[in-house]
Amino acid sequence: MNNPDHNHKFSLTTPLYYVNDVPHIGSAYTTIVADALARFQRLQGKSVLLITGTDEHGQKIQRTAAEQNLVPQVHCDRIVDSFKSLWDKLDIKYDRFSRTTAPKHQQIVNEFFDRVWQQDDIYLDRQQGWYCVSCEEFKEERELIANHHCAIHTNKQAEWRDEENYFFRLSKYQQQLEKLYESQPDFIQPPSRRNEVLNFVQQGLKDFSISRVNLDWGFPVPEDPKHTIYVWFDALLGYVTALLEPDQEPTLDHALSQWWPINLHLIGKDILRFHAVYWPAMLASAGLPYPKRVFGHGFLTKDGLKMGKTLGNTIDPSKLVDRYGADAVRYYFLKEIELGKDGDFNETRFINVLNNDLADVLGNSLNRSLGMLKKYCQSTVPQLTSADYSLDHPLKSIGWDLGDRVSQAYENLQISHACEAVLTLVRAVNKYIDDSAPWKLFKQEQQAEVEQILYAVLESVRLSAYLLSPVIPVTSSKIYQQLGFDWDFNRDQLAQIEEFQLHSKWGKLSPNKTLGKANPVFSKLELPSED
RNA sequence: GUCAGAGUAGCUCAGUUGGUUAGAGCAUCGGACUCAUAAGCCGAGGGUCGGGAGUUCAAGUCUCCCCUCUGACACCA
Repeated sequence: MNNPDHNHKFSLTTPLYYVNDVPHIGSAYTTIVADALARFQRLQGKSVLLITGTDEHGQKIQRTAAEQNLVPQVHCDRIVDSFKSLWDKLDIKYDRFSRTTAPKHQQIVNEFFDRVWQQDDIYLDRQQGWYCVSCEEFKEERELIANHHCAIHTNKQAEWRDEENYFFRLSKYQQQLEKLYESQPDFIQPPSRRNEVLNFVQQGLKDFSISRVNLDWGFPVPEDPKHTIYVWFDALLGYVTALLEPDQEPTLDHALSQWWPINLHLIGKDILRFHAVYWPAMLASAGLPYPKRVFGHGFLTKDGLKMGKTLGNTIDPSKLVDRYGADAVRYYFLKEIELGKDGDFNETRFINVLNNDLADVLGNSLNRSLGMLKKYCQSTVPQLTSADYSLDHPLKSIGWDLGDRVSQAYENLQISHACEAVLTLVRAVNKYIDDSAPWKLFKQEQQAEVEQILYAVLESVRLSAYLLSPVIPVTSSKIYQQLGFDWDFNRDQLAQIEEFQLHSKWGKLSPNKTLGKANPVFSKLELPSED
């Protein structure tokens, strides 16, 4: 907590995705958001740990593997490969990929389980009820629809179970949790989600079972190996295991020494309760500090409809990247969808937004400016600095505090606002060029004025590319390179604080540098004709 | 059923403590220009701000009722 390094470190997680199937668009969405946030923190010179990974235990996995005549681990390995390959395609730069089947994870789980056990927070009790394997949850009779089918997995029938399970004394932590929500008001975000949790907790917490019998695929309960630790209990601890250095001996102390507590758990709204209620209670029992915040984002729809296999309207994230590229997919989800709200994917809108924002507005502003620099200044950046412009200059007036405003937006997880703020500058660039018409001034031999305009324009494009680099690293890199910087936002991510302070301010563009030929940085997309 | 959030131009959304002709981006149409990825710039059309009633000099903005959507919780079967 009082670690002096604290402000220089930032740890965040995506969920550990369930390996029931290849990654779907929702997992891609969360991970893209997490990556952009991580990139922004790195840009500021902070040490960042971005954790993602997979949750691989449970009956559902065991059965899915069996259906394909695979042993569970082989099935998991295959799915894990598909996750990793998608993250690569999307330019996701994760620091840890935490798998719950990793041997070191079992040691962490055992140690943690033992701590909770020592607290007398685990007890054996009989549990009867309907169990949805797809949810890996016991359901109340009333939660089920006709014929005991699960309300979420409507094609799956819940199974009657009557078994002895170990229970976690969640009820004991009711007050502590309420105190947590009160003393850390932004622990759960956005506020609407927070209210839901508050509502739920106020009604009284019930203990929940954390073990299953008749299940092999998982870790045995240390004190009673006939039982297998419940998949969620195991999965959440994957965040802790992820904190271990690669060669470190897997103990809780080691895991928690550097990066705990996690600054941000980024999750979908469907798993809010596990992260906002069960997880902090488990941590409290083990005597560990709480994470700083849990953010539950919204869901994606397609053309206004819920996506689902039954409707057959799912989006394959892998195909989407193959067709349009990582920057395009990233930009759409980060800019066009307000984090926290549900958002819609519509392919025509997707094309329109990208072609306008990235090709016509951002890309073309660079292209036309470099064209003029070549014709009017022999491609040499004019000998000017920020000091040569007054604060009411059309571009400097927007650019001078843009870095601060955009930083604030990223900090608040308002990536969409950050993009919008940058776009305002780029749109102003295009307007400024037309208003000042350098081509006329050049014909009138007003060279100084032309240079004054071009420097301001190029610098504004530079600043925009820099501030958008967490969102569109490929495009930003191309812009930076054409502006004479030897920099690749995908490769070089170890920034210094001083660098950020320079590059995030208007006026960093180095004068006198001779720039190369302009090349479109973002090619226009086309709707697929017919498949 | 209870609670929370939402319903503003074709689409995605902004709209401060109620106050001049309700805004932006995209899409559509028209115009002038040429440095540019036929991009950009200028302009136009397009909204009874979910519906109704009320408070007020004045309501997208406050109150009440209703409708629709989303979510959480509960109940019934």
